[in-house]
Amino acid sequence: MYAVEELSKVLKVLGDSTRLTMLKQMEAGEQCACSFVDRFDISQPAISRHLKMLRQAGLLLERRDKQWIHYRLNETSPFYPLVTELLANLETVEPSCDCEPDCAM
Amino acid sequence: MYAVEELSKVLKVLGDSTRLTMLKQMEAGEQCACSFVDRFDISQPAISRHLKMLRQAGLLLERRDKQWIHYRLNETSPFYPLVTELLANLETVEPSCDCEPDCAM
DNA sequence: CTCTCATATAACAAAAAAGTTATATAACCT
DNA sequence: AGGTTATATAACTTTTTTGTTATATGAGAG
Repeated sequence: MYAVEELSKVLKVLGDSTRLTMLKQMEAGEQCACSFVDRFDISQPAISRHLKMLRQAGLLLERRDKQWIHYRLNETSPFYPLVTELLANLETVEPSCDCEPDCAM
Repeated sequence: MYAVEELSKVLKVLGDSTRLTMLKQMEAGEQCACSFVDRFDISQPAISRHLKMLRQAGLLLERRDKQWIHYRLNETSPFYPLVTELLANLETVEPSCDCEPDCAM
């Protein structure tokens, strides 16, 4: 059971096509931040801020590996069930992989 | 299956505590617009605009009865299943009924 | 026809969101 | 140490959202 303030805050974070696409991409597993920078037509700092919002909403966990940061869905978030269900009902977005060759995305 | 643009638009509309509370109230059945005006601490035009956003997202249907307009969840919306499930997982908000006595809410 | 009530729309102000460029931080590479 | 790459943060601008007050519309009541 979610409280109104809680849930509306999370839905607001989910209510953005860039962030929703990012999450859809992470549905498949951990994603390197660089893969988002490559995929979207916005600047790297903009990507970084979107990721921060998802992190601050508790939806993501990060893992540093060398100079790369990998993000994944936070399965322990109270909203994880909601997120996964939404993503399951979301059309697949074509994956992109213009990432650096040594980036272990 | 929802498209990203579609779903993110709907989630943005849902991502507001006033609108989410309105929907929760409509979960119980049709609600007179006046009941929202009474319940929330914002002006009548603000309420009207929130309702318009929900309507434009296809989530509501309206019915005019005399001078009152009654809103209800649109069961034929492709997002109706999503909405009902969200509402089912949303804590109840205490109902208010400071409405006009002859308002058939 | 005019008054009142419920609701919607218009015009505008304030606040929040989302983008940009410039710069900082952290890690790797030579 | 100094250069390069990945990511984050700061400062700022533009756009969007949300509210307000004033006004319009539509329906019932006298």
